[in-house]
Amino acid sequence: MGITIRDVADEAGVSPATVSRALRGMPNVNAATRARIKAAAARLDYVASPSASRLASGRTGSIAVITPYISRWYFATVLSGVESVLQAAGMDLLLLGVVESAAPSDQPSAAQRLRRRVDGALIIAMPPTDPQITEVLDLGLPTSLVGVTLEGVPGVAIDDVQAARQATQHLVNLGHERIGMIGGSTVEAHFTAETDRERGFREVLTAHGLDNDPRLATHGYFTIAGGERAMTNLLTQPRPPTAVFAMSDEMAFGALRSLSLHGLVAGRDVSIVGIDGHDVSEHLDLTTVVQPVTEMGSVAAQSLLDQIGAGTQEVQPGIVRMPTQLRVRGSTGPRS
Amino acid sequence: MGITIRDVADEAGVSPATVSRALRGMPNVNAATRARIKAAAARLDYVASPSASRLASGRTGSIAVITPYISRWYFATVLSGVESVLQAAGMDLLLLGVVESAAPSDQPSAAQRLRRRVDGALIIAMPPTDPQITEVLDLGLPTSLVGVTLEGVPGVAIDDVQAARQATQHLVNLGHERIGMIGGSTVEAHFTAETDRERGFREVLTAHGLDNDPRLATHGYFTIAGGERAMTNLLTQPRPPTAVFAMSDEMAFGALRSLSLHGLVAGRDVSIVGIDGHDVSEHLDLTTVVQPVTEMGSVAAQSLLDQIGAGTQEVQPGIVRMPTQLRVRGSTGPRS
DNA sequence: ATGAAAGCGCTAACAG
DNA sequence: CTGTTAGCGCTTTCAT
Repeated sequence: MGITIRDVADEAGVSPATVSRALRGMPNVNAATRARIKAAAARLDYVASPSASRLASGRTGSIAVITPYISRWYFATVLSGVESVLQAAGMDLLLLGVVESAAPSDQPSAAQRLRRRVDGALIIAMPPTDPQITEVLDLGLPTSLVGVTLEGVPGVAIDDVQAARQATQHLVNLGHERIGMIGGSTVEAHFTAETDRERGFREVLTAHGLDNDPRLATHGYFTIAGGERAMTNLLTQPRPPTAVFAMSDEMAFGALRSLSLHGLVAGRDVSIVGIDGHDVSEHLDLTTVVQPVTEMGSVAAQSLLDQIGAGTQEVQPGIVRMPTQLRVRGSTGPRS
Repeated sequence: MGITIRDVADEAGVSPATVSRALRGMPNVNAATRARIKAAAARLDYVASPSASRLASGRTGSIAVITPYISRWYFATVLSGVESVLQAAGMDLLLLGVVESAAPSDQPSAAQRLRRRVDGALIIAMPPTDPQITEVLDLGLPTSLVGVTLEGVPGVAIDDVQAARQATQHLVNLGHERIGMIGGSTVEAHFTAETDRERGFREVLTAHGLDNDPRLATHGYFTIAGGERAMTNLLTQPRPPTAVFAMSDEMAFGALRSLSLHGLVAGRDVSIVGIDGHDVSEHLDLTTVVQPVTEMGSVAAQSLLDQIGAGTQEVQPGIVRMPTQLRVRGSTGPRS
């Protein structure tokens, strides 16, 4: 089938073991020998068989990325951060899409698909109570989470309470007193980001003695269309809010759309603020709380590599909180 | 380390060979024996070691997806289509980001990273002349392209000439006579989609005896910011166009933004049409030529699986052209 | 239909 | 620093 380590060994006049050591950069190899082996390998255009070395070494050299959505902005952006780090580390990235809280199907579960196949797993923003997640965690593999936090599992996330506070405080500072919220979903499993953001929102309202009218809390399911519906809902109420906090930029996009359909101008008639720092937000002139999404992916990937490399050294990974930053644009303005 | 096929064989009272046959669904196994083996495997919670079976069989059971961008809408959307098909087929998806026409670095090239590692490769929308692509093709692996076409290589794409015609004809039908274009990049390597779209655009202009003023052809580099700059360029010319064809939705988003910054209203003062069917386009009310991006990924993945499964049967894959559809929205309107 | 035996190509002790 | 010797866990002829 191909050139084997045996061929290289013969070509260089050494044993396969030495070739193995030399090519993997192990310490105990004579410099001259190593050079000769490298030359031989290059001459023969040799590439080691991953299957063979995995089998022999017990390491797979690959890590799985598990995500409920591949094409949505947040997930794709995290993924790109992860990919660059893994690529630089020479690790294979196995992409695994999962359906959120899928009904138990005959298809093998995500966890089953990982067994004996990867050295670690990175999970992007799934509700921590999802059975798919717990099943993966039960595998005992080094694992890292992004955008969710779970006691005892290393991960990287923003301070969601704080991010929501930044957004809401901004609206309050502009003089708004009747402030609506577009959240995710009522039904979906306890998703830390969502509950935390709602808490931050309410904290600021309460701190300023503002209206906590439950009718002002709507749900946009983290989609553009959902955000539009939620905003329309808010606008058609007897006493609509003068400002709205959306838990994601995509929902905020929908809200902006609803506004313009109703002949209203964002930042003048109604203020809208989101969370994310989505590429499109700049061009929609949306005020938002920016989170470093690509970097979160990189950091999580690096943490995973550290865990794997650590071996017995027991690195203490913990949960990394990344900073967020309010970016003020035209979609928010003083209460008219 | 784990349960091996030997353990299952002992548990079921058969030989490892029979376990292997039974579990992989090979024909020549007694039904009762197979059932007993499956039960034993389930009892022991056995999962075959991929490394071992890959080494023994010579098949890797994985395919690589090579893409220059991971988080951009088009690429992420193709990827999700690919992923669902591969997952259903039980194939591993190895994600490989590459830098377009990267300067030769010391890092192993994309092609090197594939050798002995995958059964096939799927390449998303890279210029076909990019050395990275040709190097992969030279590997002789089953390969499938998405969004680019290359003589002799199976792939799936839209008819870019036709898509551009649809968009441009729509503008002409609305009475526009001075029509601008926002293309990709002048410098970048001969990218089929780009040259084809420009051809379709010019064909329609010529067919109607319209102005082919070279100053009306600008470049937005397929980004939002680039589209905005290009549109601003067009608007500040002595005789600006009354309608603009953008080669991608993201560039069209930038164009819309430029318009509103100049106090102009899309669809009334200037018409804008894009190509893509980006999620956000609906909510920006952008007229666009929709391409079935997710499906293109699925089809390409399926074609790749067919090639691999075909063995010696020599399936004739060829290039699949997917249909595009003009979706008229508010960003285009009759010449004022 | 099942078993025995021989690898697949590499790594990892263990000697030397 | 280098070679020898065993496997890693599975698949695959080839017998039976």
